[in-house]
Amino acid sequence: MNKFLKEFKDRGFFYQCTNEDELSRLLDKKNIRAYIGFDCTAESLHVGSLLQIMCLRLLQKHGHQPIVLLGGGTTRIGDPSGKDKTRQMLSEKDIEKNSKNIEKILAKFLVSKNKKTKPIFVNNYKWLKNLNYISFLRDVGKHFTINKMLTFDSVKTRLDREQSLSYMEFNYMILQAYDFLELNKKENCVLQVGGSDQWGNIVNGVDLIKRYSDKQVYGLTTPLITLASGAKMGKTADGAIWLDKKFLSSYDYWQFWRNTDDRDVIKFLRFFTDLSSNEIKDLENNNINDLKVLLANKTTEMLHGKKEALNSEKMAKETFAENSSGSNLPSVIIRKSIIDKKINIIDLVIISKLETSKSEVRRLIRGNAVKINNDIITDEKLLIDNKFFKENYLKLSIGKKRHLKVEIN
RNA sequence: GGAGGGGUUCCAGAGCGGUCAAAUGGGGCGGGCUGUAAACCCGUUGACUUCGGUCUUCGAAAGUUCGAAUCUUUCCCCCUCCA
Repeated sequence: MNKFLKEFKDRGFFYQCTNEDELSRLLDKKNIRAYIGFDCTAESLHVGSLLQIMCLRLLQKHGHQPIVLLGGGTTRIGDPSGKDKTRQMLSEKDIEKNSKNIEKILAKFLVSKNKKTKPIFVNNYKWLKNLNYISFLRDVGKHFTINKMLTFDSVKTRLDREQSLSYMEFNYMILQAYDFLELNKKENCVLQVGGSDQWGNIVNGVDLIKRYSDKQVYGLTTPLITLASGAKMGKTADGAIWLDKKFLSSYDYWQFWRNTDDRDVIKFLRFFTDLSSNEIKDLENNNINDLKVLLANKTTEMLHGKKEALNSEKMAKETFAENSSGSNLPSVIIRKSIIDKKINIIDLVIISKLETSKSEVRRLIRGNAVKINNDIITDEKLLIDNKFFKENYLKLSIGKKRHLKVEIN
């Protein structure tokens, strides 16, 4: 088997392939260009897209050139796959903004030094916006039969549940197939990779290219990652795990990985780090908590850089292991005059933005959850003054995981 | 077009004139155990509070009543079945 495919499988990336043997032979023969499409629905990507990104990296590692397709055009339509309702329409401006930001994030993960494997960024709005309806129908539309389109899961589930599916959305799969055709023609792209939910769309592209230009191209999908707990990857109650500092700090990103379920750790090391399968095998019997730290360091380093990763680790050590004041903690600055006048503990928590409801703070105090400089606060009426500040700051904690440095200015 | 069912707190889902800030489950949060895990146990889960209470919530508006999530009217929105 081809080296790339082998590693793809070893790491657990493999779910389905349109023609594995042929693809393997092709990959042995030469370096290819492959693409993955990214939706521009949100301003940032979250860890749900990370497996896809790792696929791009893996392609690079094996000398292939990844094409990153930003769905600036298709996002204007909305993919019905896996959704039971029409998505809200985004404004053109937002989509533009989103695609630019997403490109920035992806660039962080990919190596651009090597000319032969450096990523090619394209936005399908470029070719979709100027499509001529009549000629599109004649050239591309004729290759799609409604009979077949109706059998696709994305369409079928909507119809089965008698949920409306607009004509606009119905066209999504044709547009995605057309993207592949376009990339094949212009960039000589012969492989599309995607999540298993994209299988239908990918196969459509492969078929279209076969019919349209009688060329053989391939599709490859990755499995849907489910956590040991049964939850979907990347969605926590606090919100998505974003791959953008603006939405999630590097420390919180590090914490997300540090808090991985025991049962998922080895799997995630294979998925989301560059450690080789052999290295990971050797690590399997290590202390599980050390492995979680390793996972957190590797993943954070990949996205935010080594310095941020080490900082996060240090900060975590200080807050969890040593229970010290944690001078590296995220901080909030409050005015000196407020402290001079003394401030109620509840108000302090509110202006520090750790909580928004005073009732909630009261409850937390009653539940022994609020600490100042590691001392549990039991008095709701406690007034905070200069005495609590050593070296201009105090450590305010709620529960075990939320800590903040409150500084006077 | 005809017949019917429904919109309740983060979600699911009870309540059908006062004892309802609203059962129960899930989720969240906090505490305990531990390993910043899982499982388990306990508490909590509208806002404000001088901890006595006060105020705002049950699709929207108006009304009946001493009193409405619960009854009436109008409106909006969903769903199921038949044609």
